Amino acid sequence: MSPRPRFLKLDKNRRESILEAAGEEFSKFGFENASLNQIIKRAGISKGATYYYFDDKQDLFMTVVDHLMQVFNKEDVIEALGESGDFWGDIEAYAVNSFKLMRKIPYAKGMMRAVLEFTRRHEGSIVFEKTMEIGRNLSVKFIERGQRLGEVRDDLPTELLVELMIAVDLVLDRWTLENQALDSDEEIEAWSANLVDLFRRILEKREDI
Amino acid sequence: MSPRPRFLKLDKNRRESILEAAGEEFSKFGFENASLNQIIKRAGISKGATYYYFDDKQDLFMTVVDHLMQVFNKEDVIEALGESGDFWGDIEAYAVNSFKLMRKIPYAKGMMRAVLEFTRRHEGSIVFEKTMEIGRNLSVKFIERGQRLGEVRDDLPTELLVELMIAVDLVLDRWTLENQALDSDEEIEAWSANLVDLFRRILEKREDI
Amino acid sequence: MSPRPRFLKLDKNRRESILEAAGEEFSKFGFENASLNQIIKRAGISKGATYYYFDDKQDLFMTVVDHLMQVFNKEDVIEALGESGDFWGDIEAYAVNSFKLMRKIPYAKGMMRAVLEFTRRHEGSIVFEKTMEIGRNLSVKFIERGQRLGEVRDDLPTELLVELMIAVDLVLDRWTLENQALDSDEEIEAWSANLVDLFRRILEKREDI
Amino acid sequence: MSPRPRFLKLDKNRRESILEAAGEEFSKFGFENASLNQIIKRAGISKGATYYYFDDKQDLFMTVVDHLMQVFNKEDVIEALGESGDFWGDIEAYAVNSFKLMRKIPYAKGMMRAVLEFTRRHEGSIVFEKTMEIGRNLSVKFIERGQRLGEVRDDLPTELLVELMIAVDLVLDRWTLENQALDSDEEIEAWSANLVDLFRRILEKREDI
DNA sequence: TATGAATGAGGCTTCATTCAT
DNA sequence: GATGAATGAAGCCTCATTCAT
Repeated sequence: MSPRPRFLKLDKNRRESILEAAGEEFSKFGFENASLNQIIKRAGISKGATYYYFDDKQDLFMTVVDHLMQVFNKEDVIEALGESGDFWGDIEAYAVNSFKLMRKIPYAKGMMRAVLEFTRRHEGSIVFEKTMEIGRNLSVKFIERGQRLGEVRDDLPTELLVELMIAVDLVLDRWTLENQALDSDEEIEAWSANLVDLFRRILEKREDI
Repeated sequence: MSPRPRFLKLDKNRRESILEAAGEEFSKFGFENASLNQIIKRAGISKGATYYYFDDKQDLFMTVVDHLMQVFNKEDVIEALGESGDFWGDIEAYAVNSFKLMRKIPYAKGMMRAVLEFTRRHEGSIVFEKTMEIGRNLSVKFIERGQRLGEVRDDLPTELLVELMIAVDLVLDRWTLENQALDSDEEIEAWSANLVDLFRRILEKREDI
Repeated sequence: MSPRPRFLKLDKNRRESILEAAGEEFSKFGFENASLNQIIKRAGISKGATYYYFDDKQDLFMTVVDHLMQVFNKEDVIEALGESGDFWGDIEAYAVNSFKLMRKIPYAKGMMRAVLEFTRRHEGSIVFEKTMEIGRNLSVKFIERGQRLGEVRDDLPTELLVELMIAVDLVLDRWTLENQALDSDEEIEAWSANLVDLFRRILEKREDI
Repeated sequence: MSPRPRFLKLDKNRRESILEAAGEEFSKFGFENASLNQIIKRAGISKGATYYYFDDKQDLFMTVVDHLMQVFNKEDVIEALGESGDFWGDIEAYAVNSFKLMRKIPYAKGMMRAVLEFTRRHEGSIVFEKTMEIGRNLSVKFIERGQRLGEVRDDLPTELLVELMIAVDLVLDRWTLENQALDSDEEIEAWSANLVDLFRRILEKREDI
């Protein structure tokens, strides 16, 4: 009895204003502390409608996540990575893309943190199993590609490398957000370069250590 | 009129069981989502007693933080860093220490995240100003020492480097915790080496990039 | 975002039973000591509903006051006072009216005391500024009219005369209430005469003293 | 098991500081809203001691009332009233006395209000029956004396006249308190004259109305 | 005699969720 | 399809009171 079919039939504007209101609230306060009442008020949607479109708070949360997954649609990007033979160059392209989308959907990274927090809290739960798995597999595949190309270290568990990337990404993210460092395309490229440099420092295979 | 004197007079067992119950709850759920009722239930104290020992939820939170600050007492460790001339070696000593304490107080790093989240949410508030300043100054001084020794990069803001270190530390922390990787002293040393390696990769000055 | 529109849409019976329950509780115990739980229990509404209709305890209190203000609607009465040239006669008409309303809403004068107490306790607050100002201005204008007509003394501060009137009014009020002295119209008129006599004794200009 | 014997054995300073702290709190907030914790804190007395000296909050309240009754010790004053043949003149002497004591014990009238409020709320209770009866009898006897002298009206119930006097007294009291009108002996006499005038207006027998 | 630690009922308020319409 | 009124559990906190010492 998933509500998504009902939600998808909605007018696009209405749909997006709901997703945006929810995304911002979840992003700011995390899942548990987000107030459904606030979301409803900001989205201009009725209480009944909310429970007509969504099973419950968690379902709304998941819908926002799914929406972001589709927008970012990293699959394509990743699939292409490494095919040019310039692994780190491709990563930079990905990073630039990521920062640009960030400017369009400011609550995206906040949501990412919220999801991580949620899965941590509800470890028994399987609601995000699929979603997390996708994200995780994506990253894992990505790293394994780098390893096959001989660029990425293999002395640490791949999962750990993934978590390190996520953490570093979030730090740079918040940093640029709080210092409003992404106003121009030049800045985006500069910070993308910084991010790639950090990825490289963390991931690359080194003989000397 | 602070309640801590009253709390400090408590039997040590009782005191620690309260701190532990609170620490675990705050660690898992963060300040806002932590439930006082849960803490009370687990600690086996009455509601009234809680407010006899502490002014309010925030005071309990701060008491847990203070307690950890005392236990970790990093000041001494950091002060010694870099004086041997072997900057990275000293860091390793610090990392070993940190991991060892982690095994004793598993909720410590969760508390760290909770404090970071709290200060982010209550930016105007000054309650943790001193605590945060200590931590931040410590890290900043630590990095600047490395820069003076010519070991640490200076192309990124020092504050950003600090946040990167914290983030990476937390990731390794959780990783070792969840994978129960710190059962023996050998493991602790191995993981400390990994942490130091990551710090080095992120921080060290490199000409080639 | 005031909840009153929601409250006003309620069925009249339900609305009045809520106002009555609240009015009686506030009247008996004053604002601070009134128990919301008691009000809820007597009114037969749920806790959630209360906070659906009203922002908080104070909003409920204010709603009761507003309701009374509308019912008494003294403005018209006072405006007419003194225009007939028979100042004391007009006052009697007003007093009769007041007593009649009292029989319908027994908690009215208790509410009056509660409001006075509230404003005294929350002197900085402006919530009742308008309400109090209306009442005060009304009384002040009323007394000044009498002074212009040469009927009312001017050797004491007008504000003090107002407070004396209020106090005397409340005493007679409680007295008639507790002695159930207002069962017939004759009694109402008799007590109104007593009230006017007291007003006259206190207010009238006398040369001999 | 009344605690008063125990309390009376206390050092006078200690006893009075307790009574003063309690008097001020009860005076400001009334019986129910007064915080025992506040009283204890201000009086510098321990919690246990409080319940050693007094049965409970109500007993403390009663003790303060009793103390005031003794200090004011109106009996003597009243007994003397009317014996000089100058009824209203004697009242003035009483009023002057009353105002002077007011300056010494500022919480006295607040306590009076608190007691009135208390008896109103706990009508079934008999705790203040004796105290109230004393006060009431005093006033009743006082008025009846005036009636015997042919000075005081007898067209209203004596009890009602008493309540009117109390109310008017309280109004002038608060007025002088809030306007700090009692700094000099001249002011005390002037306001006493005003109070007597009001008593006279309310009480005196008049043929013309 | 005297202490202060400990209690638990009750205070106001917020919240996700349900259901009659 | 859609609404918003209504619910009650849970949130944090204060209080008068008790009791072991």
